[in-house]
Amino acid sequence: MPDRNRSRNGVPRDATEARILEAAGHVFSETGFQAAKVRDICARAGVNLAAVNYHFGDKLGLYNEVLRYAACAAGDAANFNPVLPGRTPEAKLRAFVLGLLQHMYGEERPAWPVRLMTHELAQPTPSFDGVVDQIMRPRHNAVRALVAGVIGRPVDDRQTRLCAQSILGQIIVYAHGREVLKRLWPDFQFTPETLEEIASHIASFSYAALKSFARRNAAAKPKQKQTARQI
Amino acid sequence: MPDRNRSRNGVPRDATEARILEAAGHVFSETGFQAAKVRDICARAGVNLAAVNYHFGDKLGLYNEVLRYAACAAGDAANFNPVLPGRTPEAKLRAFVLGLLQHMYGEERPAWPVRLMTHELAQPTPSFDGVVDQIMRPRHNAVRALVAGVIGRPVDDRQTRLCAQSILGQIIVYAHGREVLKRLWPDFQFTPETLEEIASHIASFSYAALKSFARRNAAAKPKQKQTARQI
DNA sequence: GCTTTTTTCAAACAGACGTTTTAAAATACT
DNA sequence: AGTATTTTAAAACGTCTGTTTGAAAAAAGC
Repeated sequence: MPDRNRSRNGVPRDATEARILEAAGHVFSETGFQAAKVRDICARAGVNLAAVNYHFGDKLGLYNEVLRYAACAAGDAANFNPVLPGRTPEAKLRAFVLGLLQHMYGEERPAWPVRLMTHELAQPTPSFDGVVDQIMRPRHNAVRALVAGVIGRPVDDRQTRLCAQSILGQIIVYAHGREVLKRLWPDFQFTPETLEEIASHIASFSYAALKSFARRNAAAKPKQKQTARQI
Repeated sequence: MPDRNRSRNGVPRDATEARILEAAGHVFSETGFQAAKVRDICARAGVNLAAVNYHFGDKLGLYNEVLRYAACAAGDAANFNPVLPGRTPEAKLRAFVLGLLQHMYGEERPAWPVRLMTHELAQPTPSFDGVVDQIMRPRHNAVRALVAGVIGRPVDDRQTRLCAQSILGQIIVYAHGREVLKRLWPDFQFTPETLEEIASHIASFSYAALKSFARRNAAAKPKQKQTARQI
């Protein structure tokens, strides 16, 4: 029996565990946790059926490890830099959007973590809370901070949150609406150039909207700075 | 054996089928097709285990009927009016967004069809093509037509499509990102007033962006109409 | 080199699940 | 009312699936 006291945090301890994690990522992302079959995972990994229970305890233990593995692959909070490059707010916004798109659809990036998240959204497992805290919350906060700066509202203001929702929605529609996109826009393909194009579009689309909100807010509630705008 | 030649199109033929469809909608939407158990459906419907196979052939036959049932409940292409009320484009946009939000989160509307779609997005069944054609394509076309009119581009132009993606993404994030929203914005709740608020936000956010694009397009490629805009 | 520990393997187990069967009950038809 | 048809009911069947078992193989420790 392997040492289960030592936490893995998604990092495989030997070649066998690495092959199982990799295979499990694919299989879980195709069918979700419940419908995934341990036999399929083992066959894909080229290991014995009992290997999953031996190394990970049970199917759920393996799944949790896969989630952490995916979190590392997708870039966790540790290596996520909320200080975005770019001078102007629009450039920062574009850098943020492009970073997220490349995380999800970058060329050398495996495609299965995104599909795994789609399943989690449809039917969250108890591990989903950790995923949200580790992966999504820092990004969400970064967007809100950026939005708040542009429209001149607090980060937890209602308008700020709605704008953050709008920006993030434009991004995740390419992930979670992928199957719809394939059918309604068959010619569309994910290439590095396409990602740049989408990022530019979302950034300029959103920044124009934010600026419009900023003007409206300034006109509705003029403070010292805004009343002095004629100088 | 019931008459299977006569198509149901999602409409139950008697009380038993109605109860099964209703129960199946809930169960399928909770766990997805594969993980859903026929025994759970029958228990919830209060019918015998064999009733599913008797009335719907097998589990997949029931699922297809549930999808059609959900399509009717969510409003199919027949009763969807692409001619949106409202005089200005922004008012039309708001009406469209609000209609979609109310379809998904209206008070007397059952919540399970949306969850069912989330599972289909994660793992499409063969029936998904029909759902896209019947439910999503007309809406997508309506948005593109509206966008095209505002930004002055053809309906199948690339910028038009990207803008349509942006608008639809803002809407579906409230459906498919619901589990994330619950965790990142716990105070948020779906009420009729909230739906109105979101619709107004998305409409003004998007319309500001579209107008910005329209101005840029007009400046980059001035035609007769645009050059005569000073009159 | 031998023992001890860890890992792999084939086989089987036990429960769950979709489906079928067979018969009883209910309904429709004449 | 009596027959034919449709619907419901209980039980069982066969398969699938997560997990366990016990022994063999491999690796580690001394």
